[in-house]
Amino acid sequence: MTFSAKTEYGVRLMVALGRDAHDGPTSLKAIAEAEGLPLSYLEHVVASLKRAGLVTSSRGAHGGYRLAKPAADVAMDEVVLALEGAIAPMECFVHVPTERVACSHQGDRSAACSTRLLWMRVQSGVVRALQGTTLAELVEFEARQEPRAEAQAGAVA
Amino acid sequence: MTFSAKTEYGVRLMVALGRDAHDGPTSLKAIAEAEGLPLSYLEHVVASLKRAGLVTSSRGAHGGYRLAKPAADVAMDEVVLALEGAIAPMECFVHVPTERVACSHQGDRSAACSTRLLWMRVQSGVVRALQGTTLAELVEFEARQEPRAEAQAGAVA
DNA sequence: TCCTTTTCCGACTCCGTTGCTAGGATTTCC
DNA sequence: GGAAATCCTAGCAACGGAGTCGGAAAAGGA
Repeated sequence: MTFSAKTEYGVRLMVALGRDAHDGPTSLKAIAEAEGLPLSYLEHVVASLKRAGLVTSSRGAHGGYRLAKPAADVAMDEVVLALEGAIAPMECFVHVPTERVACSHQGDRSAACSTRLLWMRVQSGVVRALQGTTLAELVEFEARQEPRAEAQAGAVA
Repeated sequence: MTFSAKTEYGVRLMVALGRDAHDGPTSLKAIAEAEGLPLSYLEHVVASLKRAGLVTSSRGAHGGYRLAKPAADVAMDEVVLALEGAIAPMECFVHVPTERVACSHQGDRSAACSTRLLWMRVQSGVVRALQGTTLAELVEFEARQEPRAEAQAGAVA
């Protein structure tokens, strides 16, 4: 039940944008090099983020991407949703908006499969964790880690 | 980030065993037919559950499977862990026992990737949801749904 | 003693998704 | 005009997930 690499990359990308929020737009190339991620794949990732309205872009030389709103206003469930397509622990949850619970195993015999209660709880646990975390927190978290990494470089390995 | 079908099947299987707890052992064949699941695949599923000590088996004619302990004592995180192999939202969490947080992106440059905070929270959200649900609850939940399904069969579709 | 029912075990196949690359078109700045 | 960037579409290779198959071993019953 791991999230995809795409989601991981996307979150890293958003954090990078949050870090450089004051400067002009940041190019994908810069982010790819800094984070050690494949540029051509990042293009796909950032496309999802843009479609969801989380980042804005400017084309041409000196172009790049920017956060669409301040990092403190970005809840991580928006980000993960945009990247993952859906936040559902089970297939049958995918097409369910909110309360209209429909399990694909319905109609067979029972009105609801016995596992529904479990997946509902898991889903709400995940969503609550994501909603309760802002992009700003992650940016700050990273900033607090970085200095140590430079100070005791190689000491941990 | 959906759970695998194997996990879904395994949970259904456990619920079925919980339902028949008073009788003798239940054969896989019976469960497969009742739940509409492929028997040959269920064999793999139940093998994981047995390896984890969640079910016991008796071979030969009139053999089958039984819960290793009362349904009320089975927390669902044990079950999902046995089936899924690990409860980790990201690859790099897999080999981490509990507190010894190690991200595979470590050693590259930063002491911890910026996304760690997020995945930690998600993981704990999932684990808490699973730990807080017992197999007995699911059995009971199913029992409460079943009668309605028989009463108004086809009315919902 | 043999037959049936079951668990048990390993190998094998099929298929969809994931992660990634390639190539080009378009926009913008110098 | 050229360099630097976003944008768009197609394609591909590999991996894992879901499921099948065949057979061995154990246990009960006639």
